[in-house]
Amino acid sequence: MIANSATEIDSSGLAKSYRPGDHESAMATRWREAGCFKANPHSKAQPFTMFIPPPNVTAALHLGHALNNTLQDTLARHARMRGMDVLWMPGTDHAGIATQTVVERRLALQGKKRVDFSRDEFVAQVQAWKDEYERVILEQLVAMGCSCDFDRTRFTMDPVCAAGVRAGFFRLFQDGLIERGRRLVNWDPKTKTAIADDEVVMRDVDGKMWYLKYPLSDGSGTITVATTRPETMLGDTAVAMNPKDPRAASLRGKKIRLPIVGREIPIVEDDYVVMSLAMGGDASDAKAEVATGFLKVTPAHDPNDFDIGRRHNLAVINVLGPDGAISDRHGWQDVSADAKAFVGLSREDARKAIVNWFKVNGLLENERPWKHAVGHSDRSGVAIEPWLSDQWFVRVTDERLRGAALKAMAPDQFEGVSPAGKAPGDGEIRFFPPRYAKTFQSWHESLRDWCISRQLWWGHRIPVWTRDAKDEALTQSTSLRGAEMVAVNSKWSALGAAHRMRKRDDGSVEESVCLPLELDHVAAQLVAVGFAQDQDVLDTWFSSALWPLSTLGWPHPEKYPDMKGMLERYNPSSVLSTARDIITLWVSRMTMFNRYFLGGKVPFKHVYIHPVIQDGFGQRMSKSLGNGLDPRDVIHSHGADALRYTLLDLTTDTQDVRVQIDMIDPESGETFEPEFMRAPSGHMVAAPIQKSPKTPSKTMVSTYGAASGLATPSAEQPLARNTSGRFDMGRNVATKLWNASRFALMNTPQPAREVDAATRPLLDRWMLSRVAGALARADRALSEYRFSDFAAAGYDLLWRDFCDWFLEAAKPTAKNDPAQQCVMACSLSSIVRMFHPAMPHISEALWSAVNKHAACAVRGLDMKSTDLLATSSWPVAHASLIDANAEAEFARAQALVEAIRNARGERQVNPKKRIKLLASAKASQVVALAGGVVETLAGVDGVLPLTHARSSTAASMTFEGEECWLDGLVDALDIGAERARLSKLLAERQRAVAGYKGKLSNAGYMAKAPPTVVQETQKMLLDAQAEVETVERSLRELA
RNA sequence: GGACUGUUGGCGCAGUUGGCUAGCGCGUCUCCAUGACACGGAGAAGGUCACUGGUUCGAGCCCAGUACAGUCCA
Repeated sequence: MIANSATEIDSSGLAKSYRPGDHESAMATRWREAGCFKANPHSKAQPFTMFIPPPNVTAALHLGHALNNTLQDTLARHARMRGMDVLWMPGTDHAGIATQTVVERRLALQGKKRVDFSRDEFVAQVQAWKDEYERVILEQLVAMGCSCDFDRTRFTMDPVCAAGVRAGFFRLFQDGLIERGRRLVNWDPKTKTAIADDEVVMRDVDGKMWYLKYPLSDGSGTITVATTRPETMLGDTAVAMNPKDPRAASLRGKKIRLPIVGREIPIVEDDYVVMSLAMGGDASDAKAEVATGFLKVTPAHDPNDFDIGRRHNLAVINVLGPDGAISDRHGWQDVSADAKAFVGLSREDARKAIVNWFKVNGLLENERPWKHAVGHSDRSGVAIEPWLSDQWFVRVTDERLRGAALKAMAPDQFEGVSPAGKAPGDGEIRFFPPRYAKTFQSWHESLRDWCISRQLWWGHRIPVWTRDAKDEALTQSTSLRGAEMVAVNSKWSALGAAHRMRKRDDGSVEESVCLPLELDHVAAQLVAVGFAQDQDVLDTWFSSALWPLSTLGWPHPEKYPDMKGMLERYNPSSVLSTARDIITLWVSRMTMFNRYFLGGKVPFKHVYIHPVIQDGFGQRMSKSLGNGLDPRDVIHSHGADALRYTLLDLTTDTQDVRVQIDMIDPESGETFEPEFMRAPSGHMVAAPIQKSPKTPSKTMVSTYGAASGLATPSAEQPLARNTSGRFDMGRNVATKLWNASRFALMNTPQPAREVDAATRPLLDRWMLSRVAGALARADRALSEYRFSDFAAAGYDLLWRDFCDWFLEAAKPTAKNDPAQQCVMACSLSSIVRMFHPAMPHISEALWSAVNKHAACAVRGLDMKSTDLLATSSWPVAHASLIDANAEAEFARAQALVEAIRNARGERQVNPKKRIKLLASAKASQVVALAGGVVETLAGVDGVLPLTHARSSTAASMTFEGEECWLDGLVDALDIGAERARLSKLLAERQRAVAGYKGKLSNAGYMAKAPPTVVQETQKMLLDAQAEVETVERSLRELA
């Protein structure tokens, strides 16, 4: 035989070993060709729906995606096998700012900027990037075995989703839940766009606290303000102090002459101001220690000051431009001659210049180091600027949105009195693990209005056309009082558009017309009369928030041929699986929108929050640390199923997942543990240059080296890829499953058609009971989203029960016992089915061989077969199959086998050596019950009564307190070793006896412990006492 | 600053209403190329369950406090 040993097919019908690469894409092709992941809206089966959290098209999927998609696919495949109509909706997210940023960065490498292109040209560039990564992402999903309904793949900016976004925006606009307003937003001066609260990351910064002296207008002295941002003083419009401050009375009504600017500003009293320690401030507040009790108030450049300004009707003077530099063109009118010098300076230069001015003029009282948290843009990394600008907001604080989200929570997960009523959808969302309900609740309780406009080019353009109002009558309208938008009856509203007006800060009036998609043709008419479409695009989360609606064709699914009835059938979905930090960004907003647009319907019943993947040091994986793992690399080195199984196994309820990073030597292909070092940021990273473990003269660049720019990969010094030994575990399980299947198939040439477990010997009854038990465990684990336990249920059944005990014990008997072959074939079929949700490729690759026994059946174990495992049934075991008696008896046999093996192992006896067992009464009983199993597994070729003559080299052992002997174990007994062993055992058993006696002589224990527990202890005592006697006798005989 | 989570053999983790000898994987040591599998089989060693106090007949588990670590939110 010349065939390749790995691919050679043996009597099992399977190749000798499983190589993932030989099967994975073939299985994916079979599934695709069979169309078995397609949802069927016309099916009578119960639907099971998940919407994939659409990955950003910025980059390929990372290990966190691999984890989440593995979990979802496991749920999907399990549900499908249980006969449900599964819709797993796939798709990708355009990820506005993130994608625009990566494309701009790439253009920058070519020395180009966004503004070098027209808007359309630039969007085309981003579109090309999106096309590339969307393809990569979808390929990755397929490679991982994800059973998404790929024919329905959506993209948040495709026409179907865009129609949903238009409809959602229009409806909210019309209902007054979207409005335009001049407010403080988080401004990113680098990308020059507003960003959402959750795109701001707080970082501790070593800054300074400056103490500036402000003179009183009446010349009666100065007061001192403490600030970390002196440059904003140009926009100060008040100084605030706490009304409880003892100095308040004497300063009340006085004014300040603002240095440099010369502006006269009031002293106001506000509870917000932290009092200095000297004036009775709260010592537990760290701020009190640095506070002076006087706060400069800059409403245009600080959110807290903005609120103070509102409370005291202060002017709002904006002294910064969109680039963060000092500017007199964005609302600052009273620019003094002195102040002119600062205009045009960057915020950093302005800070130095202002501090210097105060120093030179003797008004700088002090400066001291001060560490504080500063918001930074998640994308560009620069410090954000609270900046006053016209933006669009969703009024999520409205009861119709926020209130609806809170009411959606399951009442028992709500902290306090649940607001849920009897309305549709109320109380229907449940979190797993339950602690995340709290995150959801507290987010909504401290919600602020959501800024949805972004000054970007990549995204959904805001469908609003505006102009300065021209109609005198309207601009004089008394209803235009505050900044609120007021509905207008006009030719536009008569057409079905939403027409609004509002008064700007400067008193001019702005007209806005929002067009639904159906009225797009009206846009030209609007433009003709001076309207222009808003330049901004929507926050990417706006379209994400509509994902469960837009992917199903909302608001007009009937317009799309394959979507009729989808919305009613698949929304609410069954479960949303997502990451912790997405609860606020996405889960909340989907809940609000879905309920608002669909009459209270929730978008999902369950929310499962999966763990975060960290590296071996407990650090989050990130590109810049180079501590990430590319799922494609793991699939290449270990296989997709190994990746999936390992991730499932790691997914427990409480812990985040640690995956230590190893590296692959590009030279030898070998995996090794790299040298780590501490980066300037304090993180542990792989040193930029690594030595090849085989040939230390050869070096390579680590991913950290490349990411940090500390090393550049070259031909001589190539980039080394990351992997992790963690995934060996999954690979080993795959191999075991393959080999167990091969062996079982080789041993089932002629299985009986039908078997009743009750007629079978202990071994078979036990095995079937274990199958039934494992199924129950697996089903329960998945229903509670305990994925690790699900993985363990399969592992224990396959490896521990089926391989270690059943197959080993059945080796001598199976080939001549058709009934046992039936038990073996059906157990195998159950196991392969059970592994399918975790390891779809290998299980499917095994299926055609395993399923050749489809006609065999064990009564009480229901399984239906199709040509594909993916569409075959999940096994259902009747309660009758669980045989507690068989499990108890078999456990005794296992204990006896283990005792004998222990005796052999301790004496290093060759496994081939057959021995005789001189069995006690209990041991004989167990041997008889087990029907040959003990002999097979313990290497015993003769069981004799205890009274039978034994040789002088026989060794003693105890079983259930009784003495047994093993004869033929060794040629010569090592008396010393034997005595040491027995003495140790004796001491240990005597301790146990003492322990049990102590318990039983405790009056409290006897009176209060449940009788079964007491009985158990009594039995333990008797056994231990018997064993003590046995061991003592053995010791005596040894002498 | 707030919230959440964790601290169990060298490493990574289980431990479901408090009750037999605290489990699993990796690693370590011994034996084994036995026709499923060395990505394997058999056996062994290794744990004062972070610390302090409390509740209880009984605590890894419940309560209070302390220390350390991580995550999320301000």
